[in-house]
Amino acid sequence: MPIAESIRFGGSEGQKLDAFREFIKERGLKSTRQRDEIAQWFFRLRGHLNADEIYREIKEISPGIGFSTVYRTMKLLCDSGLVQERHFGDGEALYENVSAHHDHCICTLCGKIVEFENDRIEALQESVAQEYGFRLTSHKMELYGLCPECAKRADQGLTES
Amino acid sequence: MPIAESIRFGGSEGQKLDAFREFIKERGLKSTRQRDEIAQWFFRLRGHLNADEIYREIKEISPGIGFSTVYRTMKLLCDSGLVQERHFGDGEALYENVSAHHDHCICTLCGKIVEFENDRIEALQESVAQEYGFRLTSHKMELYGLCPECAKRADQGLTES
DNA sequence: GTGCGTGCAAAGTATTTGCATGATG
DNA sequence: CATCATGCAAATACTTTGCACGCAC
Repeated sequence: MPIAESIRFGGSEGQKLDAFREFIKERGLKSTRQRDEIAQWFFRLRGHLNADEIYREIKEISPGIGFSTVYRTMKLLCDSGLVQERHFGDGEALYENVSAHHDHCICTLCGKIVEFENDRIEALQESVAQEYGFRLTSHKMELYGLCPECAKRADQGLTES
Repeated sequence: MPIAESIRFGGSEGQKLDAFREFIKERGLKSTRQRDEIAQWFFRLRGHLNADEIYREIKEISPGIGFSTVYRTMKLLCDSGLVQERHFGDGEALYENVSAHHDHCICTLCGKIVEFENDRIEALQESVAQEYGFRLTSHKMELYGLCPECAKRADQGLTES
C-alpha cells in the first residue's frame, strides 16, 4: 500500500501533496515545479473541473504551462489514487479530489451537482458484487433528474403550454 | 406521456418500433428507410455497442448509409427514451436498449460487463433523491473491480512477483 | 551526464455540422 | 412542393503523441 488509505481519503492538502511526491518518487519519476503547482492548487479544490478549466486556472499561477502538462499531471494524480476522473452525461473528463466515497445527483436541466453518501447503498453494492464473484475496487453512482428549482420551474411551465 | 412506460421498459421489438415511429410523428419528423432499419435492427440487440460497431453492422443491411445518419438516429432513439447512451471508463459513447432498470458491474482488466438489478438499491436511491428534493428521471450505477477470472489470475500472478 | 519532463505543434479519436441532393408527408 | 433527411466532407472538441530542448537526480 504505497499511499496510506487514511491520507488518500480526506487528508489535508499538505498530506496529499506529500503523498503525491512520495508516489512520484516510488515510480522513479521526477518532482517538478509544474507538477507541484498543479497538485498543490488542485488539492485545495472541491467540485468537478474539466481539463480546460484546470488549464486556464493554472496558467495564472504558472504562465508558461502547456495543455499537455495539465493532462499528463492529472493522469498522474489519478494513477496516484488521489484524484478521480469522471464522465457525467457527455464524454468530457471531469476531475475531482478523492475524499470519502460519495456519489452524485445531477440536474439534467441546470447541471447542478449535489454530492451524497449512503452507507446502506455501499453495503448493498458490496453484496451484489459478491453475488457475481467480483472484487470491487470502485464504483460510480449517478442519479439524474430535476433539482428542486428546476422541478418547480418545470411545473410552472406546464400551466403555460 | 408520449410513449407508454410499459412499452419503454421491456416491450417487444415490434412494440418499440411502433413507439419510435409514433415519437417521430409527434415531433413532426419523417419516417425514413434508414431510421427504420437502424431502429428495427438495434431493438433486437442486447448489450452495449459504440457508434462504430453500429455503423459497421448497419452497413451490411443498408450499404450506402453514412456515419452521421447513425449518430443522428441514435440520438433520436435516445430522445425517444427507448435507448440509452452510456460512458463506461473512457469517454466513448455506448448505446443500449432500455429494458428494465439495470446497472453494471465492469471488470477493469478484461472489460467484461455483468448486468444486475437490485430493488433495494433503487429504493434507497429514491429516498436519497427525496432528501435533496430531486425528482429523479434516471440513474447510472457502475461497480468497477475484478471479475472472478481476473481476480483469480491476479492472485496467482502475485506469487510470481 | 542521463533520463525524464516540458511546451509546442501536429496527430488522433469521437462526434457534429454545412451543404447539395434526395425522399417524405 | 415545402420540408426534412441523407451522405459526404469538412469542422469541431477533446485528448494524446513526437520531438527538441531543459531540468532534476
